[in-house]
Amino acid sequence: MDVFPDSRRANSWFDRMQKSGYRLTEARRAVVDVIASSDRILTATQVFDQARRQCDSLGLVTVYRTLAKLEELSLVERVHQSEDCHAYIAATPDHQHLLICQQCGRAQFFSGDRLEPLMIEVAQTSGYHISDHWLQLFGLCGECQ
Amino acid sequence: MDVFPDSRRANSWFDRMQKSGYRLTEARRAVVDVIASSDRILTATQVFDQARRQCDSLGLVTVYRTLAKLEELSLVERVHQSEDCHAYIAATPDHQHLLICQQCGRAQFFSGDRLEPLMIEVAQTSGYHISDHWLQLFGLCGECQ
DNA sequence: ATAATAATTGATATTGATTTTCAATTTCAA
DNA sequence: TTGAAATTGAAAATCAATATCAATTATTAT
Repeated sequence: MDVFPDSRRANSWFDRMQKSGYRLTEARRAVVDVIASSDRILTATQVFDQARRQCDSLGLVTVYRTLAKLEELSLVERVHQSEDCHAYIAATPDHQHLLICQQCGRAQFFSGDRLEPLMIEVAQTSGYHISDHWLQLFGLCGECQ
Repeated sequence: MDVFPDSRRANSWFDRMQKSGYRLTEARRAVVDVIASSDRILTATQVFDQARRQCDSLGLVTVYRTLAKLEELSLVERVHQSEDCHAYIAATPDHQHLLICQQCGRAQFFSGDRLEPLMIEVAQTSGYHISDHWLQLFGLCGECQ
């Protein structure tokens, strides 16, 4: 896994946002800091609670708005689970898959699925044109076992 | 794919529900008929609209309640997509994976993923205990291309 | 630095999906 | 056929997410 010092990631996100024409505000700084440095999936409300410690005027609305912008820039991605659907996590540059701890939400990406042959086979037998796929693994992380 | 005459599937679901102590009502019959015979994923509202043709006193609440019971009996399963998260489809007895048309929602199950080796590898390198996995393919069905 | 302007903010109201409550109705077993 | 218990749908409540809007703030040009 890519080891990326937290503050460096937050700063690089800030650069990206600035280059995209977004202004750099206290509220956004707080939201970005929280998600950029978290190794767990977080709901909007969880981001709000944590970011509020850094910016106590922060509103939940701004969390949603900032998350939407970060998602648009492919810096964070939405994470789905059986229930509790809309959580977020810092994205990887390449398209990788998630391994999620069902207890604490700690998540990490992995790659190396060998799905191409299966996808070709399924495309042939089904007649579908396949354009996307989802793979996620669930379980318990080392600390939660 | 398993070819299962629609009304037979609906009837077998009804048997299952009865054996589980649920009463057989007009409203449930309508909801069950709709999902049991659909080859597309359906939201609660879509089920409601279609089932209402068969039972015009039907309330949306009963749709939710019946879906919850069918899910509890593993007869239907919840389907997740990028947006529009909670749709439903008739489940397969064994744990298979879904191929979904992003245009019309037509879906079919497939099996034969060779994920075991990957899961073992990821478990080893991550230290997670992996207990579950999700695999879904998205694209366009023959009719929607 | 300062002022102008355009983006951003948070409070509030609104939406839409789902759940809860509850009195009336319906199923099923006796 | 009858009565108890489950089920129903309407209405109210909840919850996450979005839209509105006047006040604030970051940036640009001066």
